[in-house]
Order: sequence, then structure tokens, then C-alpha cells
Amino acid sequence: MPELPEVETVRRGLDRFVVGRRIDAVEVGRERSVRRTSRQAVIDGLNGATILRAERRGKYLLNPLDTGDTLMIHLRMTGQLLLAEPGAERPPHTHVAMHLAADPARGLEPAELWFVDARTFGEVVVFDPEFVETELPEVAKLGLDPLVDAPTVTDLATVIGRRHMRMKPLLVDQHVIAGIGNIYADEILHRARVHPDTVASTLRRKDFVLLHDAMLSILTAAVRAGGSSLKDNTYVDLMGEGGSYQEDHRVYARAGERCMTCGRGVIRRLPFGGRSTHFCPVCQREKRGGASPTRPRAAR
DNA sequence: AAACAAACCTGTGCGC
DNA sequence: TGCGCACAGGTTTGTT
Repeated sequence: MPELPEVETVRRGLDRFVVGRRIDAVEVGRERSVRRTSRQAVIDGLNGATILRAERRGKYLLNPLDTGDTLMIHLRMTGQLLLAEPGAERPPHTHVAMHLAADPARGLEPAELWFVDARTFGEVVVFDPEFVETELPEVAKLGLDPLVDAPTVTDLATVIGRRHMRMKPLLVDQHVIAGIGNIYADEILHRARVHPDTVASTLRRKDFVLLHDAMLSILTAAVRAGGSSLKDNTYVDLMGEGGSYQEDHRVYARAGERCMTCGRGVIRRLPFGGRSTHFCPVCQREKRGGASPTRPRAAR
């Protein structure tokens, strides 16, 4: 569920309410949430540690600790991080609870930080960042982060311009660009007027300009709105508040509706690369060379 | 290199 | 109301 804007919103909550505090105790309920290492490794790695910073790379939350280790949390589909008062009743599927010490300097009372995750795809890991390549290889291999790395149009063109992948699967590929998921990929392609089936290597400079602008403006606007919360309200921030960017979605979950941009097309929903994809057939006209199933390639 | 399916789990919404 | 099935924001792995 959570993509870059949602994870960034959570990161900001951590920055504000959790950074600088010591973890006095840790409870791990379900072992699956800490499967990367073990229950004991997470407990030992966090007990007595102080969280120095709250960082994010793609959809990964990275929190350096004063022990030299880093606490990584990935929410995957249904994970949540919630701040609560000590002893408060925990929601179902609360798998990890960290007891945070007070921070009198900032007027913060003791609190609990909960990792809640119904589907248990998410995970909590304590690792040594010096060995990120072996301990968390996927983090080491993440592509450009649109906000952290602030890539230019040329950076974007360099990273995706020689790929023969279709744009929808490419945008959600974390090795290429980190942080974009199914919702924002659809929104970005629509704003850039690029059909999801367009092969990346056929794009022109003007397309990269449009994609770059769409990516940056949509992601920053979504962060400003606190992310997108869908009907099930699975995504909420640290304080349990939903975001409002879903109100600005132009194509995602709008199949069958008239396009709000051109007023002519009707939003379609089709699987691309196995993911349901929403687009306006008028705004995002398929161009020649973009979408043939057997892509003829001149030998060279 | 790229496409595709399956796997990991649970909850929800829909058609009947 | 109840049942069964399709589907869901992510990512990895194994095959073509």
C-alpha cells in the first residue's frame, strides 16, 4: 500500500516524535515480522539504543541508531507504524512494540511505537549498514529516489532511456527508480501523457521533460497532502491520520469515469505487467513504436 | 534483458 | 444473511 509519499509522511512523523529517543524495551509478537534475522536479534539490537535519525530511501525507512546499527522498517502492503500512549490497547496484528523513553527537552512523554501489519509482508530489521550489500541487498540496489536524489531530466533519461521495458512495469521497478508504486505510476504516466505500454527506449527528450515534471510535482503534492488513503484506510500516519491525496487522483481507481483532464476519454483499467493499470486513452494515446507485442528491432 | 507466474498472508467487497 | 471467489498499496524468485 504505502508508496513514497506515504512512507515519507511516516518518516516525517518519526523525525518529529521518535528521533532522539531511547528504546527502553521491545516486544516482538509475531516472528514473521522479524524473519530476516530473528526475534532475539531485533530485541538485542534495539534495547537501549537511541534513534539518531529518520531517513528514507524509496519505500524503505532507515533509522540509524547510536549503536552503529540501523533499524529498517518496510511496510509492504498493509504495514503501519503507530505512536501510542504506554499501555494503550493495541490493534489486532500488532507484531512489534517499542517502548520509547521520554524526551523532556522536547516535552515528549514516554510512548510506544507499534508495528502493525495484517498481511505480514512487512518487516523490521536491525542491520549493520557497513554490510548492507549482504544483509539488505535490495536496499543497496535501489535506484534513484525522486526526492532524496532529486534527479534532473537528464538523469532520468539516462536511467530509463535505453531500457526496452514498457513504462508501467519500469516505473514500479525499484532498481530503476525507488519509491513509485502502482498508484503513483498511473498518476505520473497520465500527467505526462505517456501510455503505460510505451517502450521506454522510444521516448523523446520532451517525454522525459514531461515525465520528470509529472513525477516531481505529483510526489511532492502527495507528500504535502500526507499521502493517499484508500477506502480501506489501511494507510495512516504515525498519529493514525489518513492522507488526502486520493482526492487528487485522476486515474487510479477511476475506471469508467470521464477523464477530469481532457473531459473526453473514459478511464480504462487493464493489467500491465501483472498490475492493474489505469489510464485515459485520449490523454495517453498509444504512439507508433510504443506497443507492438513483437517489437521489431533493427539489427545494428 | 524483459515478461510472466507464483509465492508470501489477511481482509474486504462483490455476485449469487 | 451467508458463501466463495477475485482482488488489494509490494517484492522476491524461478521460468521462459
